[in-house]
Parts: sequence; structure tokens; C-alpha cells
Amino acid sequence: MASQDSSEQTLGRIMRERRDKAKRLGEQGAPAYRNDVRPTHSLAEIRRRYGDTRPESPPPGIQPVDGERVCVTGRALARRGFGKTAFVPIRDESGDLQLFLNVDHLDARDFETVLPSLDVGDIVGAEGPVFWTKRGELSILCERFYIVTKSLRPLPDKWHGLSDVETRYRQRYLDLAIHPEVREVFRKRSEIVRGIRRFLDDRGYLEVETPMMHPIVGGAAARPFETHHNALDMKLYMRIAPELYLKRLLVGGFERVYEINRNFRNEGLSREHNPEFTMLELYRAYATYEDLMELTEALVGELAREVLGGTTVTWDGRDIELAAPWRRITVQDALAELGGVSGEVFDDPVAAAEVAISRGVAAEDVARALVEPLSADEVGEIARQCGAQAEGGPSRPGAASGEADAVPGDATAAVLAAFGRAEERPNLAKAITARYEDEMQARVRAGAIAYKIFEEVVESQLVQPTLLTQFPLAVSPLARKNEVDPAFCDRFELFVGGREIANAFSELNDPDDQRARFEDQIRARAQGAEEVMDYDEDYCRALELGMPPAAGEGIGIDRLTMLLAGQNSIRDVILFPLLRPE
RNA sequence: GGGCCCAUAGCUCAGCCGGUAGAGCAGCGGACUUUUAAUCCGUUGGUCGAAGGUUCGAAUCCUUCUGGGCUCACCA
Repeated sequence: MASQDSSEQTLGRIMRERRDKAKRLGEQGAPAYRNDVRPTHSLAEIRRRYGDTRPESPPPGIQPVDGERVCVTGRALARRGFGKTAFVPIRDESGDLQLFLNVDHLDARDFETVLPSLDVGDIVGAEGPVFWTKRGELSILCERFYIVTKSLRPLPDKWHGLSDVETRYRQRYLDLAIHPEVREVFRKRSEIVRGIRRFLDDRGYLEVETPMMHPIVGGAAARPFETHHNALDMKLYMRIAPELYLKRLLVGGFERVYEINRNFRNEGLSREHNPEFTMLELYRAYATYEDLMELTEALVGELAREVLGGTTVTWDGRDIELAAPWRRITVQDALAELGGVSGEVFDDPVAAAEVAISRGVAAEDVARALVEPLSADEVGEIARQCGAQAEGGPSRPGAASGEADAVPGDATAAVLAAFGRAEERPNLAKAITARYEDEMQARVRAGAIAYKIFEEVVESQLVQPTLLTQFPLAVSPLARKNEVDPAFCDRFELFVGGREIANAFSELNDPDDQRARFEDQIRARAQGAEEVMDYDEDYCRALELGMPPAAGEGIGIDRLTMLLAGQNSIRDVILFPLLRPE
């Protein structure tokens, strides 16, 4: 019963009406998509130029400020019509300004044909002098008025804006068009990147570009995206980090290099994780991680002063002071001070395991860390032992995983499962650690677990900028060992607001040590670890040529932007964050 | 992947103790020669995210699915 026209939905009707207007404009000699309007000034320039000559009380009547005629362009944000007069606030990249369109001043044809066809959202142009309205608003007294580009889709509510988060991300163009504060965030992001380049360029660093498609996985602990090259019929991985390529450049003789580019990691999405994210990595020969702590303090302080105009920022509701010096504390001291965990956990893996589980670390993760250096045969033997114990314990239907001839993966699974049962855990932990080669290996394993405790209980407490130093060896496969205590590495991470912002270390340049670390990674993979690196033979070959001692650092640009722009979600600092398809 | 929450007009939202939808803005028509979310009069517009189910009857209750948010897990 609905009639053809009246049943048409609002959006469809609005768009049809706007298309009709565009068509009519063209027929009347005022094309709706034109490219012959050249602004003489940005809106901000007009304000700068005339804004400070604002009269105490504007002269009566309509009086141009001076004899100059300007041309401006922008998107129409609203239309307030008064019959013989209309006000149209417009916005360009620089800011907002109001057009004043009056029948006595505007070209008659523009008034009669163009103005009535105007819709909010159209991109318009106007020519005329500048003047002040009675209410004291700087305006363009329009003599000519153009619809430069017709907008067919209606803008969101001018008062409430667009609050639907999903639409803001999916239609970022719309978000940007109506929310100046969103543009401001991305302008800051650009300033930050520019500031980093200037900072490093001034200090003699060379900006380089290294591959983003890698034949093997390396440089970080993360799962990669896979792709394929047809002509070479070759599997490729989107890079998870540029580290190993940049250090090859140190071998080649570049002593200070950096790269700002995308990394890709195949992991979940969250407020602080986007699968593709931008990373700064820099390397400096003849330097240590301690030099980079100073560099980082200087860099972040300088960026804050440039972008914020000061060194204090509110992030996630907390005030943060970014001025140097920042607190420096070892992972071990932080764990003791902020977690009440004694240093014993860095020496004794069995004790570390119990503390970790009592502090909320998943038993399976703890077990995995313990088992990592063992061979498949050794794990099998342990599985046999704990399988026997399990029969007396809580029943596990179809518990084939504990059987003697189980494949290595099953043996590992059985050990991990058994580790979850508190009454078996002490004996199991002892059985595993008894197979360690020496005291050092035990301390390295303890460190791996201690670091999990650190992540669980300490990280979120590091609100003010904190440089954490001396990381356990097991979680730093590319970092140089500490010369006093080789169970640790010369490494630091910067935490702000409970989030990791930067990661740096003195680089491992002993090729034989590096080979041993890669072998550890391969062993860990055999025990089921997924986020491990491939053995990079060519990288080892490069180190064998000799890499100067060096320090390197990675800084997450997205998180740094979040910090300096006061944004709580990484999606608010990435123009087009990954979303499921509509 | 788990838990909690959300999805109603182009936008922002109400309706949710079941009786098949409302407001403001935007739009359309009209009035108005200095407005600032202009105002005033009139008015159009909805397969209530999708599919099933319960019921005489579902926007409303139940189930599943889709998309999103928060959170946990994952994530150096």
C-alpha cells in the first residue's frame, strides 16, 4: 500500500535529492564537480591576518575590513538561512570560518541557483572581502559562491557527531571530516615521526629500508603472516622485525642506522595491538645499552616538548612526567620492590616455578619454560614417570598422552598437564631440573620463569617512565650477555603507563654464542613454543665476518603516539586499523 | 578463543514488566536581511543487525549466527 516515493528510505531519498540538485546545477551552468576554484588563503590564514584587528564593536551595517578580496574553500558544516541572508560555516584543513551570503552582496545567480542547492557537507568556495558581523564573528562577505563538489551523503548529527566507534574506524574519512580533534591526533603522529627523523639525522644516523618480506622468521618472538611469491614459488613471511637486517648493515660498515617502518605480527587485536604496527629500530656501533638509555630520554623529552609543548601528559587518566632523568631499576630489584618476590627466583627454577604459579602465571607456561632445554627423549622419560604417577591421581579419561611410546609432542603435553596438578609438581620440577647440564642452565631457566612473574605482577605498576635493566638471558636471544653475571643480558625496556614503549640492548656479536642461542630457539620450538625465531645461518655468517660492538633499540611508534597524543587505544592512532570485513 | 555488554530512521538516542515504534538533529515545503546546536509553522522517512523458536500476538522473552566495544588469554 506504500506509495513508491514515500516508501523510499531516508538515506536513499536524501541521496536522490542531492543527485538531482547536482544535475540541475550542471544544467544551469554551475557544475557540481568543478576544479576551477583556487583558494587564495587558508581559513587559518584569514584568521591570523584579520583576527587580531577585531574592532571593539563592529561598525554598523555591512562594512568590509579592507579592500582585499579573498577566495576560500572548505566543507560546509551547517546552513542557517534567513530568507535574504544565509550563514554557512565552512572547514578546511587549517580550521573553520563563516561565510555570510546576503542578497545585496552576492552575485544574483549564485544567490538564486547555487545557494538553494547547497547541502551540509558540500565542498564550497567563496570570493569576497572579509568583514565582521554584528555579533563579532569574522566572516567572508560573499560576492561569489560556488558548490565545488556536491556531497551526496548526509553528515552525522552536527551536535553529537559520530559516536559509533566502528563507523569511525571503518569510515575514517567521515571521522576525520567532522572531528577536528581526530585530525589533530594524526597531525601529532606525523610530527612525532618527523621529530624522530630529525633527532636521529642530527646525530649522524642513516635512514635505511630493509626487506619487509623475509624468507625466514627472525628478529623477534612472534608468529608471522605468511605469503607466497609466484615466480620463485617461494614461501615468504611478512617481517616481524627488521633487526637482523639492520645489524648486517653494521657488519657492512654503516655505524649508525635506523629504519621506521611496519612490522607484522599474527596475533590477537587489543587496545594496544594492531597486526601491522610501526616500529623505529636504530643501531649504533661502539655503544652500549646505557648510551641508548640517555638517547631515549633525550628523544622522548624532545618530542614531548615539540608535540605537547611540555613534558607532562595525562594518559589513561594518570599524570605522567616525561622529563629526564627516569627511574632506572633492574628487573630483579623491581620484582623485589613492587612484587615482594625475593631474588631466589632468579637462581632456583623449582622455587621460581612455585612462586610463579602462586602469583597467577599459568602452570603450563611455567612447565614449558622448565622443559625447554630438554631433548625429546628426556621429556619422554619424564612423561613416563609422571604418567605412572598420574594413574593414582585424578582420573583423566582416555589419558593416552602419558604412554611410553607417545610421540614427543604428546610427551610434552603430558608433562605440561601433570605440572598443573599441585601434588605432582614438586617431584616433577625436580625431575626436570635434575637433567639440566649445569648450574648456569638452571639459573637461565629460573630467569625465564622469573620474567613471567615480572610480567604478571610488576609491569602494570610501572606508570611513570621507568627503565628496566638486566633481563634474564632466556628471554633475550639476540642480546649480549652481562660480563659480571652471564645469566643476564645488557638490556633495558622502557615502560610508561604500564606499557612497554621501547626495548633495547647491547648487541650480541659473538657468532658462536649467537649460534647457541638460535639452537636454543629451535629446541624450544620442538617443545611446542610457537613464537620462536628460525635459525638464521646467513646472519651468523655475517657475524663471523665481524660486527662492531653495538647497541640497538626498538620503539613502537604507535604506542609512543598514544602516549604523546593522550590516546588509550592503538586504533585511535592508526588511520585504518584492521577490522573484520563488513 | 573465554566472559560481560551493545546493535531501533542518514546521525544521536528513547521504547525492552510482550499488544507490530517515538523524539531531537538532518531532509522536504513555508516564513524570516547579522546567525552561532538560529527560530517558528507544516511534513516525509523504519523488514527494530540476521535466522530460528515460544506466543493468539515479539523491537521487547529464548536459541543460534554476524559485526562491534570492554575484559581475560595470546602478545619480549
